[in-house]
Formats: sequence, C-alpha cells, structure tokens
Amino acid sequence: MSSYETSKLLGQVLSTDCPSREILEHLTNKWSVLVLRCLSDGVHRFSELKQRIEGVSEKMLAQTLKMLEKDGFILRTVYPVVPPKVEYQLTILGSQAAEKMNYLIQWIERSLPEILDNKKTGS
Amino acid sequence: MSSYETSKLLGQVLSTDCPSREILEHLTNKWSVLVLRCLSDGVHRFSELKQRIEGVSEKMLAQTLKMLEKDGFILRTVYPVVPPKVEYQLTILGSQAAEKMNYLIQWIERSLPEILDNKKTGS
DNA sequence: GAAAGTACATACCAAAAAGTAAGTTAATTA
DNA sequence: TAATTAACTTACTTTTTGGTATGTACTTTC
Repeated sequence: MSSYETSKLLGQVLSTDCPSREILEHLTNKWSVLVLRCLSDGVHRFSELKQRIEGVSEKMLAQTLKMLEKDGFILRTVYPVVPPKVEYQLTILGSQAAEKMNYLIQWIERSLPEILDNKKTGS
Repeated sequence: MSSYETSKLLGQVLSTDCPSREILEHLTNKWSVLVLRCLSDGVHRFSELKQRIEGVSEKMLAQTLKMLEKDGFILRTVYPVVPPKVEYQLTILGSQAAEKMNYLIQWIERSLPEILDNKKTGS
C-alpha cells in the first residue's frame, strides 16, 4: 500500500507481490505470445497450433495452453469423439490481451529493417 | 519464402528463422519488459533501475541492459567520474517498443480485478 | 591509509525450463 | 486383429537461467 503511494505513476508491475506481475509474465511468456497471436485469427485445434507455431514441442504447447486457460484467456472445447478433437479459442479477456500484444508484434514486423539497421554488430 | 506465401496474414514471428521472433523474445523477456516500463518515465541510472524493479539482481539487470543496448533500444551514457555514473535511456526505437508494451501493462493493471475473477482456482 | 561509493564482471552452484522419446486412450478402419 | 489417429501425459536428460557472493577500478572523504 505504501509503495503504491510513492510511485503511482510507475504502476504495480514493478512490485514483486502484485498479481499483475505474474499475469504479465504469463502473457509475455515465449510461447504464450505466439499462441495468442495464432488464436487471434480464430479457433484452432491443438495440432493446428503445433503446426503453425514453428518450433514448439507438444509438451510446451500443452503446458502453455493449460496455463492460459487457467488464467481465463483461453477457452478449451472438447468434442467427445475418437480420435479426440479439442478446439481452442480466446475468451473476451484473452482477445483483449492478444490485441495489445499484436500491436507490439505488428510494430516489430513493420520496423524490422530499421531495427536490424540499428543493431550493433557483435564483436 | 514459400511459408510466407501460404500464411501472409500470420506474419513472420511464427517462423523460427525470422529475426522478428528473436526481437520479440528480447522485448518480451521477463526483465526487459520491466526495464522498458521503467525507462518510459525517463533517464535512469543503474542503481535507480535496480531499486525500482523489485526483485532484479545486478547480474540480470546488467545482462538485460546490455542486450537491449545491443538491439538498439537503449542508449547508455557513461560519465567519466568517480564513483562511476552511467545513465540509461530509451532510443527512438526503444520508446516505440515500450509504448506498445505499456498498452499491455496498462490493460493488465486496469483489468486486474476482472482477470483475477475469471481465474480458475487451482484444484 | 583505510573506507566508501558506483557500476559493473566473474565464478560457482542450484533450480528451473525445455527437449526427446515413448506411452495412453478408445473407437474406427483395413 | 492390428493399425491408425488426436491430444495429450510422463519419465528422463540436457540446457538454460538465475542467485549469491566476491572481485575490480579509482577517486574522494574520514
């Protein structure tokens, strides 16, 4: 409480004990970012996500999806068929978060040439 | 090249070999996010950053700053005094990136009550 | 001449993350 | 009846990350 008073402009993510920091970490997680990006396009099955997100392992994908579902950013729909069919989509909160992340991603993709130009060469 | 053709709308971050993915990872890195957030307020010294970013170790802070400097997002200014004085600030590119990240952070902070409400209880 | 102050670098070790490969389930199909 | 398929799960190993603690540099202050 007192730390918030002295640095209101800084927000709460800078404090370890604020839950917003954990949420931020979950959303900016390496694979979460790409899952959110992918699901911005609409509903996807597990295997589709695995295909589209190059380099992700089944283990990591399952783990990431489970985390995002727990956080309420993803909705998981299981169809009682064999072989199994499971669909993933963003919740309202999830699409709001994904929207913000996509601003960053789009900026990176558009600015990539300039970014690479300004990068220092590793000597 | 061919993979871009079939999924232009998805952008390039989903492909492992596109440099945008590495940039994205650097920017969404746990400590990078908080450093960018902090430097959005203006110029800061190493010790100030360490203080404001709760929980960061000197090692991690130095490492993160070095990476962001290499990427061209941060400008490092050394003053030839004793004891040493070093100032960090965002470059143009850095402040553009930070701006996007701040959209996400602000959304999280504002939506936190709703987010926590929608979180599933760990059983 | 010893201590303090700042911004690191470095080395060592513990912990966490992530990759790989194999196993599971259950109905449908060959 | 054996194979196939999708969505995982699990066990095991390797890699990466991160913490701690100490070292360094060089002036000014005590």
